[in-house]
Amino acid sequence: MTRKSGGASRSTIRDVALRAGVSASTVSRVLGGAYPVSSATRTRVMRAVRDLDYVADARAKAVAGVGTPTLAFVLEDITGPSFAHMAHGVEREATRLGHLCLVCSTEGDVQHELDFVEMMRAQRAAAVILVGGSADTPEYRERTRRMADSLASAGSRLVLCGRPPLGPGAPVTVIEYDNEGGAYALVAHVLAQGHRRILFLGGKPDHTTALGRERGYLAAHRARGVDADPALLLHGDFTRDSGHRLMRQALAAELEFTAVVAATDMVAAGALTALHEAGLNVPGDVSLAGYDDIPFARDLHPALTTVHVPYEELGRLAVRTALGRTAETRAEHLLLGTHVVVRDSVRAVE
Amino acid sequence: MTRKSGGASRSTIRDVALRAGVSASTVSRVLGGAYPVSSATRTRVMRAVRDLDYVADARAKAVAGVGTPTLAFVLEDITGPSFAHMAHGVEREATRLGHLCLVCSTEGDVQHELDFVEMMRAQRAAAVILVGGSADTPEYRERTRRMADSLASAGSRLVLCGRPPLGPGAPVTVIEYDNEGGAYALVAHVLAQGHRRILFLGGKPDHTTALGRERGYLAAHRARGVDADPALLLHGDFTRDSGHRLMRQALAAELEFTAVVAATDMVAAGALTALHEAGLNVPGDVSLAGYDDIPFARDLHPALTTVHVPYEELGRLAVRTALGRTAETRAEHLLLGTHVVVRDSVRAVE
DNA sequence: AACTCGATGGAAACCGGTTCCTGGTGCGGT
DNA sequence: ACCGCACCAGGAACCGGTTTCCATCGAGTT
Repeated sequence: MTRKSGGASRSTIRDVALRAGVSASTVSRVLGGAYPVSSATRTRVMRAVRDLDYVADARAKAVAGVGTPTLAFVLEDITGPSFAHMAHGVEREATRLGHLCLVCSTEGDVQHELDFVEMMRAQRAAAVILVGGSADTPEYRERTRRMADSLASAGSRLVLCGRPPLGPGAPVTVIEYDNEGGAYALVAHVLAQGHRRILFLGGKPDHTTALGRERGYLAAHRARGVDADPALLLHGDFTRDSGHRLMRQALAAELEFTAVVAATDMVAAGALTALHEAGLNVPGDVSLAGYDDIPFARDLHPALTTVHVPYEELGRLAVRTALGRTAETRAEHLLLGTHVVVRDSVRAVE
Repeated sequence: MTRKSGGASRSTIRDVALRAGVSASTVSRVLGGAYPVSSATRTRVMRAVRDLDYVADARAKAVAGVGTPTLAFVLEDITGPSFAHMAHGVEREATRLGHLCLVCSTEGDVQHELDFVEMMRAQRAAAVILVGGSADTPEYRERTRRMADSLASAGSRLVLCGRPPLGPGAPVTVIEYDNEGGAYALVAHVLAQGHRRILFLGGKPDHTTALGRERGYLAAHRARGVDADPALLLHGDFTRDSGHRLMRQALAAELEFTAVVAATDMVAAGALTALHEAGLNVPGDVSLAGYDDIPFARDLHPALTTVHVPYEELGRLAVRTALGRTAETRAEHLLLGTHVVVRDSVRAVE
């Protein structure tokens, strides 16, 4: 039963001061906490604050040097399940620590990414977290390195989350998960089931995540003394549609294989549908495995054998280490482990 | 080949002015654009800016009344596919319009939501978008109404995206999709295939999204002159696990039905797995339909018949209308249409 | 009754920008 | 040679807060 004049006039600290009959400094002190203010004054001020429904302008506080710095994360597309889980981890941990989160989808556009990082520098963000793999080209390193320096000089920190590390000395924190190790374990599992010709549905040829998984695939073959036929290594991207298309092509080309390992669960999902469409039974006719362990993997039919990646934990860790470090701290590189989740989509060859 | 003293000392406009041998106002003008500055001065300033790698503090600009207001969206869990798509739409449209996006997951915690909205008020956000259904209780209306007033008085706007509208007169924009209409069309389709006993795997009993879909289910029955058996209406939540559990319970209770309609695709996915586990064939033994048309629906086996909801468009629209309106504009209520996507999981009863 | 001291609260400077107001300079016109 | 007018740049006020510094007041002490 007061206020709300209808006009959109956010009230300032001076309005509150006026109404309470004190100075702005006093209002600030009452709200700020640690300063002796008589209880009578405090009451009057608090009443004025309530009456006016006053909230201090966070931006003004930020300029004055108090207030919580925000934190930003940049990803390709929040719609991808693994990205979403990282984002969730980042967001949860950040708010737990009392930070606000800015988010940006780049849609894979490098310029967009650059622009966004520049904006974050302007926002004086505490840290910028880049999530998701990328092509590991010299150009990438150069560009990212520049971002890192630029952010560091502005007092904030760059974190690469599941992204290729830069050379030594760059002011970045890198949190990765073990793509090669996971793929190695998964392919070793498939090989142990007696499969010898395993189709690999990979990602973009220079994408580090894809590359790591491909390396694991090859390493597992070598370790078992099995020759990996290069013709069985296909490249696409990490979408469901890519898996679908690649699988159809492989079928049309009459490639010989008894098992399929997809670079991601999404790719596996598309491949599975293509196999079904071709009248093939999984795992009866051909075995299939994915990577990422997205929640849906359980509901594919058959339930997908895959590699679990602690995406959410990855995000949390990124935030924690980013905020724990200052610009002076040395670069850091953390590698999280993964493990194979055995379900029903891989069967021993008879 | 300059700068980067190593120290984390973001440079101010005065540093630039000093280095360029001009006043701060001049620097501001050079950067600001529309003001006559001699080209010699401009060059000197630009050079200083480059040397120092200077970026104006966005927060300071915001305080001064220039700069881009940010925009916030609040959801339960970014991990849910439909939420993720709305978020994506919001983010895309916002950045297209040059706004930054703050994000917050509430995990369904009301207090968390309240706190976040308060922070947004402090940030002087241009708009706060609440996405995702909710229980439509008097307490909800009261609380949300208060948020709306509070934001409006601070000059920003509340947008409800897929959330129950408040009473008339509240300063909110509501963008919804037609749950009842979609469910009506879907269930009508299933009934048209000859099914007469359709199990409904619903959500929380007071959740508006769930409720709307349930109403559509009932309305379709009425329209066809079919009695809907109340025993076939089950309640859970919108998770995959809920669908799995509910389906097992229905099977264990030996409920009679020839088709299942799930309140969301996630629920349908869980239900499908439960059906498979019970040795039932879909759609041979029992038909199944979902709701939301998440990308994965195509990769379930059989491909899921479902209702397409334009989630991304919903998010975009939310942003557009939120930013188009000022606090004085009257409340607004938009309702987006949906359509049934027929795939393979529903078959005519023989 | 004068004196000291702690408790309060106001004025002013500052944070990092923008913008209004004002004034110096160089140029062309007569 | 003088006048006036653009043109350009500096000073100062402002945005909405915080914080330092200082003045005042009342109480307790001798």
